[in-house]
Amino acid sequence: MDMNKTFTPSEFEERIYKRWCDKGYFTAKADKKKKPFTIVMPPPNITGQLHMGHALNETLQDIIIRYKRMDGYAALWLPGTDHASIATELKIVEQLRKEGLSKESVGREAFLERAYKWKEQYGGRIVEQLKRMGTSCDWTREAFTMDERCSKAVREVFVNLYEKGLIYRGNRMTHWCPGCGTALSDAEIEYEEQASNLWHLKYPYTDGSGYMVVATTRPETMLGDTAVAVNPEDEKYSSVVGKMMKLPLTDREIPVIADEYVEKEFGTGAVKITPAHDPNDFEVGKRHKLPLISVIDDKGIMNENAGKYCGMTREAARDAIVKDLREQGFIEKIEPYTHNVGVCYRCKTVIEPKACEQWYLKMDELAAPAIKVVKDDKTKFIPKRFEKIYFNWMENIKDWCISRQLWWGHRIPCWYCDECGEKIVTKTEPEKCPKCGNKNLRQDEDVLDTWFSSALWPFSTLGYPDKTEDLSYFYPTNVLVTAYDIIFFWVARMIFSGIEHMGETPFSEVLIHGIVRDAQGRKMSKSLGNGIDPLALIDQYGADALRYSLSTGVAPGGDIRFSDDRMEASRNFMNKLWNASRYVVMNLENGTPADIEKTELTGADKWILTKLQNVIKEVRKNLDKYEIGLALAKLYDFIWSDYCDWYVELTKPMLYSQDERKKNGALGVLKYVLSEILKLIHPFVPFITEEIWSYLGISETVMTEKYPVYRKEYDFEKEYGSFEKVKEVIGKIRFVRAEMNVPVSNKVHLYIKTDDEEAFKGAEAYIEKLAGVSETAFIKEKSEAGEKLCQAATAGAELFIPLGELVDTEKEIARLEKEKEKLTAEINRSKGLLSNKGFVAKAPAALIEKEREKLSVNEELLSKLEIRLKELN
RNA sequence: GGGAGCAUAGCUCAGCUGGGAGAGCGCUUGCCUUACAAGCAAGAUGUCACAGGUUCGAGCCCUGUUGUUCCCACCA
Repeated sequence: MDMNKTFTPSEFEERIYKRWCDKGYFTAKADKKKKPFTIVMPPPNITGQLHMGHALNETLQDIIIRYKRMDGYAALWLPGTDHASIATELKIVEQLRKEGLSKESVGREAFLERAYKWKEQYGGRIVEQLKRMGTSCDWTREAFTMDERCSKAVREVFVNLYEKGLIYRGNRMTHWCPGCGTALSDAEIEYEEQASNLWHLKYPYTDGSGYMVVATTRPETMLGDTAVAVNPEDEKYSSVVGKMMKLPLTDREIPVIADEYVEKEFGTGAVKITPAHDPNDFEVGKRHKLPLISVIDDKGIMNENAGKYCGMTREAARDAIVKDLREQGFIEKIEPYTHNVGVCYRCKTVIEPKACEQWYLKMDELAAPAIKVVKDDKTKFIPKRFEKIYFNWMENIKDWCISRQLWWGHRIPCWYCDECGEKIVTKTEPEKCPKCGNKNLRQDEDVLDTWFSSALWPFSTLGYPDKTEDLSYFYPTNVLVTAYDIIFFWVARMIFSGIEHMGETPFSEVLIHGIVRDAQGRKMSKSLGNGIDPLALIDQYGADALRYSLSTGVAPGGDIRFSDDRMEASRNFMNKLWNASRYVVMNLENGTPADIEKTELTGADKWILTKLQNVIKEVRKNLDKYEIGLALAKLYDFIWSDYCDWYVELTKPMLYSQDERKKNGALGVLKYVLSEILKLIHPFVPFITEEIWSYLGISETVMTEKYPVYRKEYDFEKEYGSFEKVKEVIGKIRFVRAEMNVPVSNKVHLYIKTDDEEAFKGAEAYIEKLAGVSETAFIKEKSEAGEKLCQAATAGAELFIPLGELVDTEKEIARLEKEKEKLTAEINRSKGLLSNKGFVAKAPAALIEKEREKLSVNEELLSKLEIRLKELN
């Protein structure tokens, strides 16, 4: 069973994932002996396909949950999908359209049948894609926002809120999407800047005394005007308030009214009032009891009140009306004007404000405690700055329009009795009207906003309203991981829902991450076609490389700019880890690793073990603060620079020696440190670590190993320091060789002059192997090293390398001069600092001591260097 | 109009509570050294946007300026 020469993830990822599932490693148990750690997955839409946003989100959650699971928690990561009311309905409508059918023509029942069928067919697609990322969620608890459990929770919550008077029906201005044919909440509107015009229209007075100019961005709504308003303080219009004017293109007469809503300075200071098609005008209309004349229907088509324009789209009517107004002399001027236009977040159709009856959730009572839990740190946002965004939204929140004129979703549990007019809101379908006994009841046609059920996700998925074991053990959850773009849609609503229905905030922390951008820094989008398919990346580089790319060097809340370079660097790191492991595994075949508890550790062993303890401490500290990018950077550095570049090389003289004790000792430490590395980095790159683990023969899976803990007995402060000196010697020799152009194959002799022979005795083999030295000798006097030398000094030793004809005196002098310059600068810096009275008086003692040591070491190095320079000259 | 973020090596970005500027990619030089050329060794490159301030000491804290990105609100 040999390891491949290169990392080939496609050979093991699928097999490993299947085994994890079969073994039930992801299944959480409500274990009283353990502490729970819960994450609920933001449910992807059933219409969705895995994109980079999901990939990032899932990676972060999986890192956290795997870490907690290994660290001894009863770790539950609860997955599921969202029915995505509007998105799914649009898919079905589109499907029908292709068959020449429509929603209306097939009817509600047949439509829903299709929708369920569609869900069966495609709803699981995203789930299968998630699995390829290596996500360790508990699939036995997989939920769906429209499954029985979640639906029960929705009805429970709706009825409770209704009975408390927090849900009500109201007639007011709503955002209407003519494309989707439904009302939308404030959060579902996006604003886009559009270049348009400001049309200045002339409205003539009926008494023939001229005309008034009004400015508008929507000339097509003029057919629904029922007044023109001016500011009451505006002197230039004071004489005309109360006068009547003739509305162009119609035979209606409308009054001039005064209202403070009008700003004197803007436009002409006069505003046409269209109460049926503008929220502000609607308010003005209410104050002045103006009639509502609607001229645009639910599909965005001009209606019968629009006269000859009836049947035109809004856009066509605008052109036609402007043309007619111009021909009849009612246009004074047209000036270019850019303004923000509200569009539907799903279909991007321009929103049409519409006055109609909808269901609302009263927000002020719910918002107050939701603000408080965050203020009191019961729920913390990471990074903290997102709390401001949250507060700003919560503090200015308006009632939430929760009804949608759609069919795919949770139907509102309200029935009407047409006999007596009774309204029945109840969890189960009533058989008859409780008031008059009428059995012919009619259920409300509308469904609930998708986000209404998503808001219940942290507890509906755990069994609410039933008092299940899961619910009491796993709720409240620990951390919610999500991108910043759904704080309003989802996070905020889960918080107030959790408090209201469970009496407790749903999660103690909210880890916010950014979005994944393309190599140019643009948002990935369908329309730009710049999206990167995570599945293709997995095929090419492996899931671990993708996960690594998404989690390294990323600060919380920050966006990621994604490129192929990134993937390649990640894949290379995976390959590095793979090959270092391969080295260990290959050598395990030729020897028996010693038990490191019992073996005599070498300086190199103590050095790497100390480094390991340090990285364990650091990584844990970072992970506990969700500093995932930092933790990973430290692991990268430890694995590549310390373990591979140094320690693995240092073991070679041991492994290739004939001394079995040395060999087994090195093998033992090599294997031990590798096993710790695999555990440490497993949460980040689960597949490769599991595959390598299987070659070590320690246990059946790394997934359930205890996450490494710092061990004092392997932290060798003193030996670490002396081994650093050995490393310095090796570094110096390599430097000299490079400067003198002596290739590694050309072995050299080395003479060391030192007062501290102990630090280097025993390290000769390391120096010889790593610096290309054939023989090492300790000397008392320089003369013992002979002629034609290259010389270098480290903190503890002077090094002499006889290079014979290779020594280029001029080059050597230049090199030493350069070094002298550096040293002098360093010495001056130290001296400056130490002669600063403020520094000596106020800086921490340890820092001052460190500085003094540095100074003396550097001064010693400099004096040696000067002697050498004198000799050469 | 309100708010937030960002500005550090050629590029993309880290830099935790203030204590001698880092990584990856790229670049230069030399190496197929029996884990790895998806590699090894050595190296070069920074007025940490600008201007003030606090401090013995500022990439980090405070104030202002400029540029840039985003969020919220939205007056026809």
